[in-house]
Amino acid sequence: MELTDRKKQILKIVVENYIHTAEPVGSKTIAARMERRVSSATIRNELAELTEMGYLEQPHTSAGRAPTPKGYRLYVDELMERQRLSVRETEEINAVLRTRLKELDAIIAQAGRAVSSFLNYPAYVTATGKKQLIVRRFDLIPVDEWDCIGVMMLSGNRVKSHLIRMQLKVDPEQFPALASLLNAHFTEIPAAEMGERLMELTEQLPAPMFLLLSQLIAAAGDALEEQQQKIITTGARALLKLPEFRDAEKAHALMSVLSDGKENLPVPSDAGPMKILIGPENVADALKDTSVVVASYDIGEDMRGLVGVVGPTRMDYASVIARLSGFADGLTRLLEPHPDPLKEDKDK
Amino acid sequence: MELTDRKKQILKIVVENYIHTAEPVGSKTIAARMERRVSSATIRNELAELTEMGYLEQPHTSAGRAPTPKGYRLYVDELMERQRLSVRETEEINAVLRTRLKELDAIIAQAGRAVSSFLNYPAYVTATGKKQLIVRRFDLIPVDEWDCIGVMMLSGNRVKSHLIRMQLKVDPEQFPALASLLNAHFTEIPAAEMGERLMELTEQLPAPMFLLLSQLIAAAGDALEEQQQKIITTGARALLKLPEFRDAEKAHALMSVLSDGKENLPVPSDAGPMKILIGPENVADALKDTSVVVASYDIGEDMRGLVGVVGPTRMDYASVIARLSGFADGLTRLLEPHPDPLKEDKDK
DNA sequence: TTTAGCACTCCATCGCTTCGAGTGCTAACG
DNA sequence: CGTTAGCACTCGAAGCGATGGAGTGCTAAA
Repeated sequence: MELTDRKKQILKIVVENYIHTAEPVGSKTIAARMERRVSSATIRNELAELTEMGYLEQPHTSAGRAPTPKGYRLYVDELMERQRLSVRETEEINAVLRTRLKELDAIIAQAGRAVSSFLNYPAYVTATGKKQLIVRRFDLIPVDEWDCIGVMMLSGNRVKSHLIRMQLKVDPEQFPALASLLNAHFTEIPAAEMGERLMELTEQLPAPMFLLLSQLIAAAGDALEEQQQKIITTGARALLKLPEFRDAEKAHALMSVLSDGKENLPVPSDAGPMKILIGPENVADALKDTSVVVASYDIGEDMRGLVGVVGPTRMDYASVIARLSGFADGLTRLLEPHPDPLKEDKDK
Repeated sequence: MELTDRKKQILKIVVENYIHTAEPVGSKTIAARMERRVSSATIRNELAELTEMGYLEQPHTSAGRAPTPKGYRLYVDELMERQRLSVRETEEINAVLRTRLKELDAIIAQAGRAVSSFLNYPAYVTATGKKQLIVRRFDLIPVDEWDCIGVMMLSGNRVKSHLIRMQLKVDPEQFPALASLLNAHFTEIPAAEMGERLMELTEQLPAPMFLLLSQLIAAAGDALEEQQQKIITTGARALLKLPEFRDAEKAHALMSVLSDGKENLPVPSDAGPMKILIGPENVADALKDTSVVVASYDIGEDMRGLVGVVGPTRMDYASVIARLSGFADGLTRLLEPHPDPLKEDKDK
């Protein structure tokens, strides 16, 4: 059954009030904020129906109403007025992002901090949403006969380097050969295919060479995987400012998710620039009474990352959505392959 | 004035009780725990004197006594029985540290997490306490005519790599020359001297070469500095379990220090394997009612790092000290240059 | 359908009392 | 003189009831 316009308006008022006060909203307050003047009694009737329909709930009989997750959902989907950022704010966001950092990881880490401090909620960022991370180029720098530094240049201007201790003694002269093997067969492919490629080479190489190569591939695979899954969280302490997390238990549980249980944070892979998960819509138990808003941004042509915030279900969705997509857009623009900020400087 | 043995014993009992209960200790409780049986009245007389001398305090007239920072100090310096770790615990610690990680940063970050979860206090770690970090070797990997990847191999098996965009177009052929210049003049010296060295080269080099070189040195300096000051914190949420941080304000303030105000964490540079800062002994305001215990460990021959924990003044010093120095010793052993765990495997 | 009116519910707050842990002091004791 | 028993006293924590107010649901009238 469709809701009448008035019911919707009432629901909207309840949500918006509750978002700011964190206290149940009463009929008088609502009446005062209605456009068409109606009495509180009328509102009460409407409230009773909305409650019955599951959009609102009462903490106890003689209290006002608070939205249920279903109520928030309707609000977010239909009632909320999408906020537009003021020019000033857009500029502020871009100013924060416009950074002298050149490496992707550093840029997005900083973006995460900025999001968190802008919105006053804990934030999380990833740098590989959809597409596979691939290696653009390998380099091996010999250190001594046992060790070398493996350097991988990844998609999205990322550089990963690792000290690798070889299983066999290696003549430093051999490293260039190994490196060119790596570059010839293992670049521009997703990590998952590396195993197959390696197999194809089994017979074409002398055994020791093959052993070394497979060790290097294993190391590369590890590094890629680590990079792939990396979720950076910041600003967990913002939780403590919120009345719903006064209870140390709750705050602790949520902070555990943010620091050790990052795999529970939603990382939607399906399309859409923005995803909102309200309360129980979250799969992870620990997030059942929080909401998560997460936006995706493009990294160059064929990769994408995520920026998300975690907050109470009564979070200020309109504001969060507007600012978060401001950040996502800013990042997308910043990471566009062509108009490189530094080159731009040059062109002038 | 020296304290009588009995006063010391009483002080010790008060501290140890308070550490575990976080509640003021009364005369009866103390009497029950005294070796030589005395009445609670006697204890009360002693307590009154100890209070007057500033070792104890009363939250209000009809409460028991709690130690003052001065009291804790005496306890730590004289009364505390140094705990020895059981063999089992030592092994546990070493098991946690015995890691397949090869890079220093990763090792100490993991050590930090382990310390925090062992002790249930927030922990922090650094990797460069005393000696300057120096570059062992530079490498430049050309990417295109504007970009290269700078790889620095640092003291302590550390590898730092960065994408660097050059200010001038560079013929890829030039990179080896630049790299050998770097290696010839800028390795094995502290970052502070790099500037001087650079100056010495002013006239010996063609201007564009010099420009590129100085850019590379600047980048290296930045990277070193960043590395130098890096303090990694973990486990801030452990605070929420402590009754003294039930107050969200306090917890928030301290968490701010742990995440954004790391420069306020004590990083003692003077000798001594362990340092204990009790309450107001901390310089930073935010730490005035917390205690910090910090131990140092050696990284190879001539560098050292720190492991520290932050907790309430009533922290369990004996336990923290024992475990923390267990970790510090473990790290020192792990990072000894010679008996390299991997090579050991080989030798058998 | 809306509204005024009213009885009712329930929480938050405040003040009051009670309880007990703990103190400080005094006087007696060895 | 140090130690101890005894006792009056203090003060916070916890429990209790009364009060007030915000908010409800229901009824009856417009």
